This record gives sequence, structure tokens and C-alpha cells, in this order.
Amino acid sequence: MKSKLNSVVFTHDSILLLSSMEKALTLTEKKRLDILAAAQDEFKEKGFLGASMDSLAKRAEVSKRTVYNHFPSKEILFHNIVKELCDSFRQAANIQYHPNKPLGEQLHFAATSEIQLLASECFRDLNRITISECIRSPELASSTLDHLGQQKEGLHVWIHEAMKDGRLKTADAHFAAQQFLGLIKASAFWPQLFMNQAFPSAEQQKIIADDTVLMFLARYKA
Amino acid sequence: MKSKLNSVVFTHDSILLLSSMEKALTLTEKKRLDILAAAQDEFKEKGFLGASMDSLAKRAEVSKRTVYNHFPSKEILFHNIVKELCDSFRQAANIQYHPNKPLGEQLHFAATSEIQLLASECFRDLNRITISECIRSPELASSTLDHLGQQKEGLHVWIHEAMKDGRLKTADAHFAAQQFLGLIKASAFWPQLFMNQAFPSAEQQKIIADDTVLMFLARYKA
DNA sequence: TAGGTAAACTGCACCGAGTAGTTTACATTT
DNA sequence: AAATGTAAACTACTCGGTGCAGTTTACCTA
Repeated sequence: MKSKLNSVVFTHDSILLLSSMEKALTLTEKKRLDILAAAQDEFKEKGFLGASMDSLAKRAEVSKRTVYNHFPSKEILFHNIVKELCDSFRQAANIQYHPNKPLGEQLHFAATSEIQLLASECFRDLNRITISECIRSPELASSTLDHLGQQKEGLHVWIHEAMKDGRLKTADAHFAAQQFLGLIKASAFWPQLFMNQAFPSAEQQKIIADDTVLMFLARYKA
Repeated sequence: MKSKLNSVVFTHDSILLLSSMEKALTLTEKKRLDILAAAQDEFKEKGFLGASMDSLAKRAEVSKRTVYNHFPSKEILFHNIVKELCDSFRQAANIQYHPNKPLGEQLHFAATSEIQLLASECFRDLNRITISECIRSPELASSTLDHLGQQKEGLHVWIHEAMKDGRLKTADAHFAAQQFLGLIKASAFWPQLFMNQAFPSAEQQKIIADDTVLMFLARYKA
């Protein structure tokens, strides 16, 4: 299996769930997780408007009433899903600036971990779910995609420090970080999100990371 | 002055058309344009699923029956809107490679015209309308976003020629074009589309174009 | 220029399907 | 037996789409 994050939530296989969590789960809690898993599938597949509570309940093999016992409304359930998915990415790859290590090495690590994040099925699911709604719901847009910009924050700080340290040309650190991530996402995020393009292979990922660092340093190295 | 019956079928800009020709339009044609304009607003505002044919008809100040006289179904109407918007971007900025002009100048032109395109309210409308649906409809995704990739094609060819000419380092031209556009869109497209970020001012646009070219040439100039 | 005809528009009622959310009455678990 | 979960029916909608009777418009002819 793939997902190493919050294994409980993303596991669709209830038997596995039960066996791995011992007998700790009461039936009520199990149902709750079934509902969350089914809701995630339903929303992912049909979007917020397209999703139906009946279909969702059937998916979870649970009475619709039970769904409403756990979540008072469709919207609240939706926000729970989004929140939950968001939380699983709190572990923002906090890149630390090391004055002694080579810039290329540090940047390559940043690029690789960003690609790693973009590669995770989980992360793309979150985006597929939210982005459609974000366009028409600014509130959700900011609350959610703030999270997405979190490791951008980290990179921005890193760049700023490297500039202060005289190892990068002085420039707008925020803008530079945007460029760095833009280079990556142009190949490893947007095309996969909107067209159904396959995600880059391991070799392609390496090329993307290498070339991003190469280009970035060609421009900014002091 | 009389107008041929079907000369108006494909519309460029409905509002402009209406105000400039006014009397020349037969009532049927005017209604048709009213419907298209209203549909554009409705879809833009609520998306495909959220849009309602009743609300749309009211917006167009037209009987719902009339809507269905012109367009047999909601889906067909939607595709008409998308097609119409697409057609208004047929003028793909076809960048031509000039062996004698400086690379920076030519690239700067490409960057500027790309930003120009991304800046147009029209173009962002098209994307806002389609992208949400593209995620769940691969068919629409390819048919529509092919268009978006058209000027990318142009750039890719340009880069290829410059490489053959020995003025750029030999590399994957398609990948390089993707990088070039990624640099631009990271600042002037995606943030505006999903968050409601304001579009860059004229000065900011210049900075983006300058810096994109700078970075690209730092990496690829032979 | 007047008049007639065909086509288009209107407004409304209506259909069947589906929606979120609630209630009721029964079954299972503990 | 008390508590919780259950299915199915029910409410009060909204939706896309249709049928139809009556009105308006466009255009051709006499």
C-alpha cells in the first residue's frame, strides 16, 4: 500500500482497518470512518454539487440517517473532508538553510520533496476536490489553499537567508520562490490535474528537479 | 440595409455586436445572442451543474421555451459557449523565429503577448468556466485545453529552431517551453484563477516578463 | 401599400426524476 | 430493557425538459 499519512482516514479497506487498530473501535466510530471514506470518494468523483447524500450513504453501506447523525449537513461533511485532507499535509517540508552545504544540494532536496508532495495521490485528490469549489467560493479558496502555500513560505525564507548570506543575488525572495515552484508545477502538477496526464516517472522527476535547480541557480547564483 | 440570414451565427463579441448592428438583427437572432450572453454569465457564475435553465432564461429576458428552441439541451448550450469562447482566441500569438534579431527581444515579445492573453478577462472567464468541468470530463478537457496549448506549440517550435541555430543550448525544446510558460503562469495566472488575487499591474507585468526572459536565457543561452 | 401566411416567441402548466433533510417504526446490540 | 442503528417512507422542494394555446414578428405576394 502507498499512503503513509494518517492511515486511518485514507484506508478504504475496513477489514484492514479493524485488524490494524485492534478492537479499539466501537461500531459507531467505525461507521463514522466508513462515512468519511465514502464521502471522500463521492466528492472526489462528482464534486460538491454533483455528490448526493443518498449515493454517499449507500457507498458507506450505512443508513442515510446515520450519516446525518454524524454530520448535520452536506456542507459540514464537505468541510470536514477538506479539513481532514488539509491536516494530513501539516508536515510542511520545512527546508532549513544551511550556510555550509552547497546551494544546489539544498535546493535539490526542496525540489524533490515538493515533487514528492505533488506526486501523492492524496494531495491531488485534495486539489481535485477543492479547486472546483474554490473558484466559486473565495472563503474556501483562501482557507484551503493557504495550506498549499505553506511550504512555499518555507522556501521563500530559505531564499531570503541565502540572499542575505551573499550566496544568491539579491532580489525579491517571494517572487523567486514562486518561480521555483512554477517551474516544477508546470511539469508535475497542472497538466496532471486538468488533463489526465500521467505523473512523471522517477527518471522524469529527477530531470525536473535537476533542471529546476539548474535554471534557478543560473539566474540567481551570486 | 438587409443582412443575410446566417451570417451572424458565429458571434465574436455579442455585446459589441448588439450595440453596433442593433436594427439589422432579426428578432430571432437577437434572442439567440441574448441567450448566449446570459448563458455565459450564468455558467461563469454558477458552473455547469449550478446553472439553471430557468434562471438563465430569466436573465436573457426570454421564455424558457425559446431557449430550448435554439438549444436542445443544457449540455449543448454549454458546449456552444465553450466553443464560442475558444474561437475568440484562435488568434494564437504565432511567434516567428528571426535568426538576426536578439533572442532576448524575441522572447520578451513572446512573454508579453502571453501575459497579455492571460490578462484578458475573457480568457480567464473561459478557464473559470471550463476548468471545473474538465476535472470531471476528460473529453471536454482535451478538446478545450488543446486550444490553450496552441501558443505553447508556437513557442516550442521557436525554441527548437533557436537550438538548431546554435544560439540556445541543445535540450528538450518542449520541456523548455513548458518551463518558460510555467514561470509566467506562476505569477500571472494560477493565483488569479483560484485565489481572487488581483492581476499584476503594468509594471509588475513588465517585471514578470523581464525576469522570465532573464532566467530562461541564463539557463539556455549558448 | 395592404394583407395573409409561416415561423418564432410567450407563458404556463406539467412531467418524472432527484435533491437535502426528517420522521416513523422496527431491529440489534449491550 | 435501554440505547443505538436501521430501512423506508415522507416532505418540500428544484431540476431539465415538454406540450400547447395564443400572440407577435418577418416576409412574400397581390
